Amino acid sequence: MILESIHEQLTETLKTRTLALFGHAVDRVVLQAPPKLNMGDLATPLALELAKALKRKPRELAEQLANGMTLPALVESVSVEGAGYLNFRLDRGGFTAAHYRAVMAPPPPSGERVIVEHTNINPNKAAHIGHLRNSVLGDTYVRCSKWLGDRVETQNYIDDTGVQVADVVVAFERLEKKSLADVAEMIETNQRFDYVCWDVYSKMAQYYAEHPEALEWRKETLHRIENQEGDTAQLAKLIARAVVRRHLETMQRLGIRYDLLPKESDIIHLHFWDRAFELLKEKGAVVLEEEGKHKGCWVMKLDDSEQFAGMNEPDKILVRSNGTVTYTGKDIAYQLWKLGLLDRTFEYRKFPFEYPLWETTHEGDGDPSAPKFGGASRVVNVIDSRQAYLQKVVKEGVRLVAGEKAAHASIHYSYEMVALTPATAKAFGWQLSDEDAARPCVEMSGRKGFGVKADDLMAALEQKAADAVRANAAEVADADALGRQIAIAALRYFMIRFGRNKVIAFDFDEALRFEGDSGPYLQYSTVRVQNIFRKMAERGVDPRLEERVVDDLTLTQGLTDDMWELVRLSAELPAAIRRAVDSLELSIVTQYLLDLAQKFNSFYHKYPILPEKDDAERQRRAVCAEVFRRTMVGAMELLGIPVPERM
RNA sequence: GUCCCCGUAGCUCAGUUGGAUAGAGCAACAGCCUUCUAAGCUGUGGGUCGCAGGUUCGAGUCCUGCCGGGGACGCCA
Repeated sequence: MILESIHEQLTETLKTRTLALFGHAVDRVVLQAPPKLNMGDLATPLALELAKALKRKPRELAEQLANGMTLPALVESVSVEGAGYLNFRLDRGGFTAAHYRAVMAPPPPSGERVIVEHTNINPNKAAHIGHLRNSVLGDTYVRCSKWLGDRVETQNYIDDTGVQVADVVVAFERLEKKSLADVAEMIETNQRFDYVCWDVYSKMAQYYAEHPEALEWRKETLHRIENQEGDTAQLAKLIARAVVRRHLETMQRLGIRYDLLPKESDIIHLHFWDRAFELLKEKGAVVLEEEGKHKGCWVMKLDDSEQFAGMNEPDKILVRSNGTVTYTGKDIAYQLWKLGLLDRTFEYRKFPFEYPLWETTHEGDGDPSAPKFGGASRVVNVIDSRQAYLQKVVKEGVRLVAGEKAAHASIHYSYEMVALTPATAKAFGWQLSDEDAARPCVEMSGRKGFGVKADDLMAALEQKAADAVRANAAEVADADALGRQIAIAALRYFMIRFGRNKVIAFDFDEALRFEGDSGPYLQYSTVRVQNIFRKMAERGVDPRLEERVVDDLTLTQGLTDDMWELVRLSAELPAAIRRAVDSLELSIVTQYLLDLAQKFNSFYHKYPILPEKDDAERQRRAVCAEVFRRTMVGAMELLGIPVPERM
């Protein structure tokens, strides 16, 4: 926070000075760390920008700005360098002491209510690694947003009425010849019911391909589910709930949790769409097509909207000619509810699980003590980029009903998919066509049963990590428990280290790497720094870290460039988190932490603390190490990565 | 056909809403464990930033056009 405050003060000073000296108003001042440490700690190219507008030499302007400028506290000096940069140097000792007292102190509450929706896996099969990218991005975003002071509600939308669930029902009833009781029994006894569904689902897809007439089964089944008829409807419910439970368990392994499971069946039965439909009609956002190929459909006209220009089919059907609503229509209704713009809501009941969790209900069994969900001022939907078009339509629907502000609050957190390299696909024993084998990567497909399951990847990571633990440190009591912690680090880090617009070509060996640019590297660095203080305590060496004592330090004289860089970088973390959340680019945080950990490890080798005899020097080093430790402990929490005792 | 994303070192990726000499990891090579844990550290080599124009004090970053790769555009969800 201390660095942000300096930024603000410098920006303000420079703005007023520019106005006073040159009669020129600037709306933004760029402040960055210069490329080299000897150039100072903060720099602005302000004079270079002004040179153009004022038609004067940049260095001359810089000199004028610098001369007699009042500097904020902890800013030691200003100088003109290079082509006309203004470079500021901080009071290293004073800054370090001030930062030390407030490392990772979170900002005050923002007052903003945020809904983040992520995961959203169809409850008809096991989660695969593509779903993991979604969940990890969503969960990390939630953690960062909360840290920034937002009140965040995490939702995992369950599509329990769609074709995909119906297909598994058809498969169990028609292909597997299983009764409701048989499936219930299976769920009871099989630890991996989602794996069973994975196979059954792809078997069904194959069967449809070979016997198109079987699609009639799907139609009947969907109908019966919708009308809540007999065992079929019961079976759908049973399967969906069992698979959801499995997904929750998989995500829980990674420390990913939810507050609410909104179900599509409840949105339907509570007639959210009917209300949204009225609103859309009131605003003239939908029209009934009287002729043409969309005759009888209610359509959202998008052809005169700029962002949909040139589309093959810019109009979006929301209500089919048979009167049923499309997915997009339901999504608009749901989105309006999230924004508190639909005068209709759910009831909630507890979803029995390992932590407090709620689900929606329409059966009149709502729990009056349930929290108030919905009504957010910002709604972030984590959905892969393949649905960008549909999300744009939803946003447009919100705009037409509720205006620009509501549309602006509807954020599609778009990210690219996870695909498999042909090598990985082959390693898993899948046959690829010649065409696919020549591609850089191959898309996964639940329908084909083609993909790496999340739990399988986790198991492989845990296994490898546990082996490494046993090889490295024989004295560790529970290598498996430690392996699980390391696996979480490896996986979560892997899922956010890439820019969100980059397709991840999943490579097993790369994901299993624990060195360098990886989660375990961050863990190891943190464990390392904790070790220092543990060892010092064991041997009775005083690190002299009490704030009262640190205040009195002669930090200024003794802080080397290496130490100072570590401290300064640590102070930049809050800004990095802010930038990551604002831009939905969480890789900024991993990138930053890698840099920080590298600086620390270098420091670690260069400046031993425990054996240092000089009290003042030992204290300086310990303060730097402690700054790093506090930074990492806070940051690892934001990434959802546990910090083990030892590694 | 239209739109979106990607193209930076051998490979995988960063590059802070235009700023100073383009950086990491992996791989390769050469070193460092009697020391707070070597899942680590130090050093070396490695680049026409896809191509061609343009905008300006300044372009990997912005604009236009091409080339290559991926995705989307359904009365599916």
